[in-house]
Amino acid sequence: MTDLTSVTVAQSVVPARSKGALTKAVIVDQALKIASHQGLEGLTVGLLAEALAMSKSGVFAHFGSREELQLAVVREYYRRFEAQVFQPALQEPKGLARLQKMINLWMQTSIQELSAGCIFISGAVEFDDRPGPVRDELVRSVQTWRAALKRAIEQAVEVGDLKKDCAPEAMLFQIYSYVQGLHHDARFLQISRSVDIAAQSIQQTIDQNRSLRA
Amino acid sequence: MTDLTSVTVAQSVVPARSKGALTKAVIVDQALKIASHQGLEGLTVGLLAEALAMSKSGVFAHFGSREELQLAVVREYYRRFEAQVFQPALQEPKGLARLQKMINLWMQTSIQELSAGCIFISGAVEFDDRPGPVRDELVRSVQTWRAALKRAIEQAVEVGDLKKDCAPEAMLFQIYSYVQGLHHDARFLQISRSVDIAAQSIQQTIDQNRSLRA
DNA sequence: AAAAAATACGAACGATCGTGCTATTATTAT
DNA sequence: ATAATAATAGCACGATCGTTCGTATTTTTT
Repeated sequence: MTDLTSVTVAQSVVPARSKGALTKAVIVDQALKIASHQGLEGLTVGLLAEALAMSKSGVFAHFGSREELQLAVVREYYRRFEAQVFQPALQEPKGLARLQKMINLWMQTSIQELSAGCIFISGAVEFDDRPGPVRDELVRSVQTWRAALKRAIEQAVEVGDLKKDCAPEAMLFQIYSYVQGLHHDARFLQISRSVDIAAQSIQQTIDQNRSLRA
Repeated sequence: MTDLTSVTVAQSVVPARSKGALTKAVIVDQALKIASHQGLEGLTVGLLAEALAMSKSGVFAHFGSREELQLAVVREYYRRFEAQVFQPALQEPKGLARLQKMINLWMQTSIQELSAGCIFISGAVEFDDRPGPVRDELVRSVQTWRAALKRAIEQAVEVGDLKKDCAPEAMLFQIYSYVQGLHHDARFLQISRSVDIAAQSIQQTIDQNRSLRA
């Protein structure tokens, strides 16, 4: 296989120590790429091994089961999402600024990965009727992100940036729906201007709920 | 297998003549149910045969390939969608009444099938990265439905029910996104009140674009 | 450097996938 | 009723699935 020591794994928090952990990170990184295109259900051990120029059993040994491989992918995707979208936004002060930052980073990430696909969105469809640990992990991840978004909305109300009678749940629903809509229109229908329409729709929702004072 | 003459196939336009056509309708009906839960990719010949108490080859012979089976499912789903949502709405006069009727029937159908799932939505995610005839048929179906919706919006503008400066594309994006959001929140996140939130959001979009005169 | 432990490979397993073939039914047409 | 036709079953194929196991190799520890 490729020289592991020269491979840089995106977003690895701490340089992996043992060779095993390093290889595992490389495997998960590749698995993430495959899952983004073929979905978590389309992620297969054989395919993954081939992409890595490794043996099936060699790849498999790192996880013990396919389900653990899928879980590792979901956890890694969440980790990156948190690092790219959630945490940077916390530097902004509570209120509309932070909310806007979260949404902007989210949109930015979404647009970047439009050619691949968000596994929170594809996973939601793949596992909405498939109980088990993978579904649970996906739900947990999505709910955590949505809770963070909702909290940011509520704080924007408290601070006075958004109207007192603004319904955070409705706002959350609308914004999250628009990102899904963007994913759908851009990837499936290949409508290129959907990025602008989505951004404009999100801004519209925010403006409707913005408090009148400066 | 079950006595075919006693099986009523939902929505069959004309009573099937030959036994073969009748059986095929029963098979497609069952395939539709499976695809609603497991997705078009999860629809397998063996599973379908087992559900029908038929042999794999007996089922297979009706289609000649798995792809043709998937195509038959997509076409049947579109046929039913057209019969339940699109055509009844044409009885309403052009304008907001017809648009509202289309949306209401759509929502009604969506809510009914929340326990199963819309294959236009799940198919969009499954095939957004998988070129081929099935993807093409899915895109065609969805585009037809969206074109009908957009046309209804434009007519509502012409008639004077909606504002002159209303952007039909943006309205379409928002409404379609909300139905996706409903699908996501109800099926994946199991948020029961998402039906109300979705309906309210759709109404909000319509109201924002409604012309001011009576 | 030697011993211990971790890691990767190769081969094989049972299961299931889509898909042919052949024979045997069941349905239609004469 | 008989002949022609269509529909279904049974069996087997190559491929791929996830998974196990024994062995060879590498890495780490002593």
